[in-house]
Amino acid sequence: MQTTGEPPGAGHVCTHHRSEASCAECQVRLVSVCAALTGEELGLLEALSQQIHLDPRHALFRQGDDANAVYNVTEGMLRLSRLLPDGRRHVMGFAMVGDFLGLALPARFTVTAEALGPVRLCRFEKRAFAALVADKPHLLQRLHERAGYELTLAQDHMMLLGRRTAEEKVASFLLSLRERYGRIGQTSVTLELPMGRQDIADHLGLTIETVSRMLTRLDREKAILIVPGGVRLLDGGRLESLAAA
Amino acid sequence: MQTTGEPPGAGHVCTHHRSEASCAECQVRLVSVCAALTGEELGLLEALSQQIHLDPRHALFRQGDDANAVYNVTEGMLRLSRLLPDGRRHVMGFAMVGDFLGLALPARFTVTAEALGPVRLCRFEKRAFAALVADKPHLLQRLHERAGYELTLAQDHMMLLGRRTAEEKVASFLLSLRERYGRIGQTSVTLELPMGRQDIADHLGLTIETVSRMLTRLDREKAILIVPGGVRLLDGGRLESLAAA
DNA sequence: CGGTGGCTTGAGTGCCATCAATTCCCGTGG
DNA sequence: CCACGGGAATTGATGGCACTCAAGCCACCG
Repeated sequence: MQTTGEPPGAGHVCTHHRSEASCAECQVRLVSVCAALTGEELGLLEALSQQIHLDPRHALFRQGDDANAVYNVTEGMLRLSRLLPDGRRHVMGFAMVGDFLGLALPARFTVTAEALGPVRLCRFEKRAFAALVADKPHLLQRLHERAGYELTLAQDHMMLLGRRTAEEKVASFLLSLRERYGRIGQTSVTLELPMGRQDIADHLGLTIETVSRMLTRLDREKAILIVPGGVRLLDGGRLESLAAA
Repeated sequence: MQTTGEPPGAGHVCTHHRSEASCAECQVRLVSVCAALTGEELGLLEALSQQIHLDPRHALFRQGDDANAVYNVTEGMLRLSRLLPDGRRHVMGFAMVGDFLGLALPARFTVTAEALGPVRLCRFEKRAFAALVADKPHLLQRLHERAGYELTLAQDHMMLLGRRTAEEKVASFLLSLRERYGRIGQTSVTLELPMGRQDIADHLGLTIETVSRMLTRLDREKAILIVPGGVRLLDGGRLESLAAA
């Protein structure tokens, strides 16, 4: 029925007035750019924010769209991808709880962001947000720190794409996901993998078949256990040695 | 004699008092983070700056060093690389005139920066520079913009590493280099390639042999002409079609 | 003139992509 | 409750692109 991407049915972006009592009580604040803002700054930010949610498989924005808003993820996960003219795709990464979309306040989005499951976000109209940032160096500071972190993630990923074998890529991917879950307080040994195998493949520069084979191999070797919707990490040490740092 | 990297002889980092009359007369200012600063800001920045130069093959800093300074390149080119524990290397990029090293004001450098030829830089002691940045949002703004640009470069490069063939990689590399030279006013059809084949290979996730083969193939097809120290771009259109966007 | 380092070229191999079924999973309807 | 259908994931067979190993070329230099 559907050829690609677009979900069936009528569900699309829905906006609501905030359901959280306030930013001050937000579960996500401490792991996002909002952390360590003063009470005053937080109040100003809150005044600009609008809570929205996104149904699975729906795009929040697309590569090339002009960016008239920026977002903070408060629930769920999104896939960030870019397309080559000939259709080849690369998944730049996955935005998790606490991640900020539009860090650099770009004129146009350079990636497409699609919900992997139900997603909730704080939306900020860009013009107003940029004005607040210009007025509050402290907030700009936080954005810049975050951008620096993204830059090191990007470097790690370039190293992975350029110089690692398929098995190392998959092992590294699982470990980096565990690390990012850890950062937001999710420390279960069972990793949720809300993205599909094709998404992982396009993230790691592999084919879906190779991803599947490597996961199966890791499972056979008892480093992981494949479970519906994710994997259980059985032998973190072994994964780390396979990831080659 | 030397096993790797380290140059012979006694040449090392040398510091000088500024030889340029002032930042205001700096040739490089308009293409770097210093562009569009007010006269006052420029004066403050100048007071912190120290002009240094670096001999070919010498490291400015190494991956893991604590970053007690940041730099602006005013002449020459540096290779930015990271090492995997087992020795595999990835060249994250090449810093050219106008590029800023230490954008994110990190605690430790995440890459090693080595001079590919004679290099001149403006050095800023990090503590003082950070204090200036904290005081001058305008400067932070510029740094952040630049970081955003670096982030898009990183995304382009990830796409290249993950989803492109050897020939596309080499063609894209030449074009992106031309684009970057263009940004700093170097518009000659002859591209200087101060880095070696191994550096290009480690940048593109290929082997030196493959890089060499692809360059000679492009030469045979009359898309480029290999000349000592660089290449002459004969057929930009052809390169663009080979680069597949 | 031999030595050295960078680059190119050639032959063989291996890892991962490609092509092709098959199985698994899960929601749907009989 | 089970048959059915469709998408996702897995598994198998084959092949090609890029890697590996190795030799040769060339410019430069002591």
